[in-house]
Amino acid sequence: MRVDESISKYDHPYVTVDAALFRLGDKPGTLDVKLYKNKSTGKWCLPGGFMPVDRLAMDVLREKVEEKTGEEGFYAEQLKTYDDLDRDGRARVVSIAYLCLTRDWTDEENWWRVDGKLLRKTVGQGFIRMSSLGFDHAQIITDAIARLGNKLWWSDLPGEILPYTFRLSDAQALFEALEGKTYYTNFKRMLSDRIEAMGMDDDERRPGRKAVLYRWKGLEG
Amino acid sequence: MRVDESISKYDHPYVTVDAALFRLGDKPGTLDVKLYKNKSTGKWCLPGGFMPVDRLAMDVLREKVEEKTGEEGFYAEQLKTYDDLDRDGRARVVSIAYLCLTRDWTDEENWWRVDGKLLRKTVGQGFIRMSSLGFDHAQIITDAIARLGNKLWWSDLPGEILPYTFRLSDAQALFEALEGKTYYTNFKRMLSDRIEAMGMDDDERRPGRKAVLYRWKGLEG
DNA sequence: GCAATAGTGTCTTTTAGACATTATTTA
DNA sequence: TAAATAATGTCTAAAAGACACTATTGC
Repeated sequence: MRVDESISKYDHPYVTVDAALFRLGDKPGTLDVKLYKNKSTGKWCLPGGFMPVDRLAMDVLREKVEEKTGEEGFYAEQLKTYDDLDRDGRARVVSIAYLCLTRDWTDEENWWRVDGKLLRKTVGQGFIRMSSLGFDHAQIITDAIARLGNKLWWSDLPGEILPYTFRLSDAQALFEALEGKTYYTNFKRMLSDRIEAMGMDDDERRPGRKAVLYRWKGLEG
Repeated sequence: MRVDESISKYDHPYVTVDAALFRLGDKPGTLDVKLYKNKSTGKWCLPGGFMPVDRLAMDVLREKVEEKTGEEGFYAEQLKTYDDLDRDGRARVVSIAYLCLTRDWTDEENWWRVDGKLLRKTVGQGFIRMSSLGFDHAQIITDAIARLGNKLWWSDLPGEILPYTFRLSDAQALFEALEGKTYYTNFKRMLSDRIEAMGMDDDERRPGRKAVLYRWKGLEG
């Protein structure tokens, strides 16, 4: 693209995109976040990368996440743009962060359970502190989880992270964990307009009465 | 700032900030937006400008708005980052847009009443279409108004745009216009926790019973 | 009094909170 | 039948919707 002379004199910041990509953890109400290890700094980071002049941020995001983690087809919405002066030691870098969700559980690499200020490896042993992440990515994760919690009742975000069919108790655990409150058994009543029954669970490993499976209404896919 | 060689090869987008700055219109429930006329294109635009490498976006925003419109001391929060490929014909420009509010009414220049798809001059005659604005600024204004409407009940945004003391009917007109609904006389009951009485109105030009004046609770300033 | 605006009271409807009870299912 | 999980019913409390009615004020 031709750059007009009137603006070409500006020394301008770099622009990156970063993905805070979550899936449900295997414990009810927990979240896993996808990280990758930065080769230069050795720190764990959110997947993302630099934005060229001829691509949309959302497209670059998907490409970089797939390149660095193999994940694709996930849900993504813009979260916030981070512009602290010293967030990247190499240069001034402004990052457009995205809240991303997936219900895909086929991939097992580099997922970390979010547990307060700790991140625990979902495969094998090991944990790291949130504060040890690169750049301001700990802050982005915190903000992304807060956004998810705020939009549970006003969006289809729950449907993007829950499996295609799910037990009510799993949905309830997610809501209760993110909102820090208890819905007793009123949860079904409050969610009833947004889900529909899809058959019975047949998981032999779970004790007790079998649960009805639901699907989230009004999803595109 | 030193730029690391590993990233210095990237041809990167320019970054701008744009302010969608609103005040209450003089008709209850209306909003005025501040524009300025771009000297190169002749189009009306939101105030804003290019972001240098050594400044925070919020600081640049305030400086540019003051430089182009004289407004200062207003409330500002990040709205969204706009990155369409062709939003600026001169080059690839990514813009961090802010929702801004003021209760200042001393300045009279270049305010435009938002009236559906039209913008009407608040001083003198004349109107323009939203779609005639420069860049994607019509979209930014639309998004900013939607954000304001969505956060009325969950934030102190109303207190940032209402005068320090206001009549209940003015607050109600704002809420009803932005939400497209009617609160009958239940409005005071629903807002009662967030406002407190501050005396009586003494506007001689208004007919009918004098109103109680309220102030918004919990503002910093 | 009348027009115009401000404010209160109250009845109804809806939603949410709390929890007791019932229903399955496997060991 | 005991333990574990799932689901329903119901009572209460709080919030929202609708609207009749009362209160001021200036002309």
